[in-house]
Amino acid sequence: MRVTQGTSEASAVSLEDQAFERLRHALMEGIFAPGQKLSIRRVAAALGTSPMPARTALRRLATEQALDVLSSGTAIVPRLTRRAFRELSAIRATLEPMAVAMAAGRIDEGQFAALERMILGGEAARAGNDPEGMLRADRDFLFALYRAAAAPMLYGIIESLWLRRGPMFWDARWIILGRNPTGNQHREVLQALRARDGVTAAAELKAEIEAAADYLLSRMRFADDPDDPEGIVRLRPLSLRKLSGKPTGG
Amino acid sequence: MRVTQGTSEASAVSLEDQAFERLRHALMEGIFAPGQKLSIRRVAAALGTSPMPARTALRRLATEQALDVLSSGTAIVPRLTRRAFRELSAIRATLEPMAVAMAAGRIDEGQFAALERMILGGEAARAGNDPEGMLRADRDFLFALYRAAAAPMLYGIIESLWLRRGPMFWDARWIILGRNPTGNQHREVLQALRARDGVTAAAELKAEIEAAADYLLSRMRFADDPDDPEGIVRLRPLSLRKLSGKPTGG
DNA sequence: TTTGTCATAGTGTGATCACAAAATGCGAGT
DNA sequence: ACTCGCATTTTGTGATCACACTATGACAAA
Repeated sequence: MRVTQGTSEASAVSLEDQAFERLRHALMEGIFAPGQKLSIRRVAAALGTSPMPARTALRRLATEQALDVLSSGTAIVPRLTRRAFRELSAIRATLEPMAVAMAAGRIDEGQFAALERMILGGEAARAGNDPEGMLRADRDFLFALYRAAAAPMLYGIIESLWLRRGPMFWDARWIILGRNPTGNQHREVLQALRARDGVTAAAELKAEIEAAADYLLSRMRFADDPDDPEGIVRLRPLSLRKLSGKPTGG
Repeated sequence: MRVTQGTSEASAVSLEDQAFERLRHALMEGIFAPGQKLSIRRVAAALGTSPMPARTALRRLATEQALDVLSSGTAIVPRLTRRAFRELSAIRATLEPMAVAMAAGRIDEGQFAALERMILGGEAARAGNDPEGMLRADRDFLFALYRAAAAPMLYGIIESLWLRRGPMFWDARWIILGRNPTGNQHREVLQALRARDGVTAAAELKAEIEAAADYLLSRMRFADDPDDPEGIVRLRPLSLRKLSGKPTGG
């Protein structure tokens, strides 16, 4: 959890804001694990500040649901239950297509070119077995669209959704990479946006989000999943008989 | 802005959390005016605490978009532009029906009775020219529904939407009271929920929110509305002729 | 009347401290 | 191995302080 010191242009931005952004980035990039406790003093030490900026930044993150707070007051990286993940995905499937529809007709040719490059970057990362690069490219693509919507409240809400699920989603990056077919509909979204067809773009994204949620629900473990009692039973007993040259299986 | 000291059961809750809740309540109940600056020291003095709890509470509120922050760092109660109000209303029209649909089938008979009483309370407040009572009853009704949805993330997002528009909405309470017909569809929503028809309940609420937004857009002033140059021209000149016993009009 | 300058007051921020509560580790007993 | 008690460490919270920056008001000049 060693995070680097800010850059020189940061001198005009408060330490608190810098800490806030640094922590948001850390949440999105899997630097924190779900369930990890973030103590004010330890975060401050890692950031190289006094506890104050870290303290406020952590509280701010809790307010936007990026972090949870234990009864002791300690901030903790969320571990999502199945139910919470379903809820979060349903909200995403509702709001992100809305943002895409709002972006339709607001994207210029330069932005289209940049978006195309992001798609190519994501595809290259997939082909190169680079799950981190894939997640980043996909995220950059979508957030470029949401920025284009010019709807600051909506953008802020979407950000908080992504922050809350950031750590566990990062943990699932190999699962996502291993999905075949990919389920990625960014090209379809972009094509519809080029045609100024916000309705189709929104529908394509909604379908993508919902299918991806279903896929992850079928592949991941969640915070309240019961220990699988059959898991151990599925370990078949070792065969104690002498090997007779025939494979015994198991 | 004198706000009262907490109650005895508050001793187990941090001052910061108490300050946070107190300020949220103040935003919803029109205690702050749009555009009002909230200085840490003045809020702390009013709450009777040191600046620390007030400071963190204000920062938290800014994080959830309930307050804005000036470049100086001072927190300010939002004044919404027309565009921002439209955006906020569109998000509400999308998310609140979603919560109502989720609540369908989760409301027991005791809750229905309480919801009915809230509707009656709102109607009585309207009939008694009590705009504050009306707003409270309507709010209580809707938030009871959203709580019944048992979707904590969605509930938190809806809360932040309501907080952001709280002050200016409060300022519009007489405009809302004066609306005739009221446009209030809570009875229809409740009826659909009784019939376990979440789709209809959601549609009724969506229609209500959208119509209410249109109504307010047509009646209220917003932060970036241009000064109406025709307003002064519409003041007709006084008549300088001697009064001749006939009303001159104007 | 308007504009510019300057002094003062107000403000947010980061640092630090003290204290109470919570967490942790260790040893003893069952 | 597990549980309990105790001492120690860690932790969050509120209070306070100092400093740099911002906002405001008063006064003089045009």
